[in-house]
Amino acid sequence: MPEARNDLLPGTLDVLVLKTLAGGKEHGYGIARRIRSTSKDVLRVEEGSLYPALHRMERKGWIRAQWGLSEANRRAKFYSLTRSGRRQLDAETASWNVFSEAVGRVLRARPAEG
Amino acid sequence: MPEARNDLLPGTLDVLVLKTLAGGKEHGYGIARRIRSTSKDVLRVEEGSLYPALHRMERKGWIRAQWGLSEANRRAKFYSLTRSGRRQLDAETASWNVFSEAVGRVLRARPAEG
DNA sequence: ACACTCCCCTAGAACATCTAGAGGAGAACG
DNA sequence: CGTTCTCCTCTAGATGTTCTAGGGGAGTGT
Repeated sequence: MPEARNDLLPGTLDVLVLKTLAGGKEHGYGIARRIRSTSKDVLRVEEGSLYPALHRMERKGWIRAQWGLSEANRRAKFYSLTRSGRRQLDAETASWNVFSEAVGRVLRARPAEG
Repeated sequence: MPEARNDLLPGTLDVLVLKTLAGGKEHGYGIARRIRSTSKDVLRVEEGSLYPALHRMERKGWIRAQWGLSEANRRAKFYSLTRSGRRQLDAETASWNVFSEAVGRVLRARPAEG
């Protein structure tokens, strides 16, 4: 059984988290679950990547944390987007579009000798 | 004047180089120039990233090097794709497509509360 | 009691990229 | 001829993100 690649392209985690939080506040575990399901199991966020990323983004002021109780009745830290985080989401989404289109352009280019 | 972002997403350089070499042998300097022009100036490969990457890929057997003379009559190291590199290009192109579509799916998803 | 899921966290390794240099050699220009 | 420019290669070290590989606590179900 070939194991699926489960690496994330470095540099894409932040925008994925921000976008997920644009749908409302959510805790880390739930963010990972949402990204995985929305991407149809392609994007798997490791906890060892996610939690440090959340702390980084909180330090940068893009998200805000608040302890609460999850649906499963567990202690959980709910993150929500700040105004600054919303702007960051817009900027990073635009960057992603420009970047991915550029890569696509290169990869689709007809290989021309000479 | 806002400087354009000129970072490359880590993990995309290899496939861009491989694809460029699929068009025929080329030296490092020329590879960088081609990627930049094909991507319409969006993708800028720094020399400090490119040359180590070329050496990595050569060690992995994806590309082969050969000294020669450039069109500008300069000593240049021409790289060409090996059979293994061709396979790598196909695999990485497929991975890129899967990955970028997954990211796109997340970013385009309608933010749904709750 | 036990296993299982949910939920948070960190240290250190691994890795690719960038910054910031160095250097050589042909070409163009005065 | 001397100077500057472009072409072309290269490396060391810093930076930053991700992964691996753990630890731990607490509710739920058996």
